[in-house]
Amino acid sequence: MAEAAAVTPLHRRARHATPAELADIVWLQTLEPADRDRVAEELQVAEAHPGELLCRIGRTPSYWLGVVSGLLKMNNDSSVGAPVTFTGIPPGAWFGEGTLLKHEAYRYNVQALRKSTVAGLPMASFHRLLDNSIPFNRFVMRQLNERLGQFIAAREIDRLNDPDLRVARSLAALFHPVLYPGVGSLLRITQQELGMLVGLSRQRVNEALHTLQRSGLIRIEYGGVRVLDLDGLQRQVFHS
DNA sequence: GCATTAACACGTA
DNA sequence: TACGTGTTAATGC
Repeated sequence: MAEAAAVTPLHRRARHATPAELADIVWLQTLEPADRDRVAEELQVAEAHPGELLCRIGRTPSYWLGVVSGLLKMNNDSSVGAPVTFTGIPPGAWFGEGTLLKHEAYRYNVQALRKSTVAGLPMASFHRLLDNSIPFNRFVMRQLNERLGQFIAAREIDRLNDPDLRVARSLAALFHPVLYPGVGSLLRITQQELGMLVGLSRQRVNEALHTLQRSGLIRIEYGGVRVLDLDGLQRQVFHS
């Protein structure tokens, strides 16, 4: 199962982005037309199969990565200690800029939880935009800022022992409209996958979801969760 | 007590 | 058919 292949799906079977895919990349729309056209040509897209790694601890990055569709997770597993999932990475997310900026090796793994479509902006293009595009810099700065809040919230989640609250906080994080604009109001995630992210059994996640549904914050759908009251969900999260 | 695993029926893609 | 959901029973800390 763990093949020794050192390349990601983007390295081995990349294609150009379709117009529909380009339209869903929010930061692309903020660029000046000349930059936008050039970057649209440079962007690479590939399908990642369940379990495939997009980032591997110790390897150096060659792309800034985005989720077009599907679901990824960031974890620490590979080496020693208990497997710890840091976060789920839903559609619309762009990540890995910290590692690119520092010219370091990855300190985490990212792998597909299910069949996913991922996009990659080559490292040279990423740095060229940083050097020349103010709109791009604004986007990256805002993203870094929003994600700082996410990581602080994630630390709180770890300290919580109330399973219902843990699920609520994880959902609130995944429905973040700035970091994950591709999610919208329907997050496609199974209760099994949510359990893996939160660290609970599927049965307990099911119970927590029904509690949240009874309070009118979400609606459980087949293979996903719809948020009905994002403000309420976030309030519930800050309540404790 | 509370969460987990195992097992099952049932519905959906 | 394969997968996701809802539920119950037995087990463990």
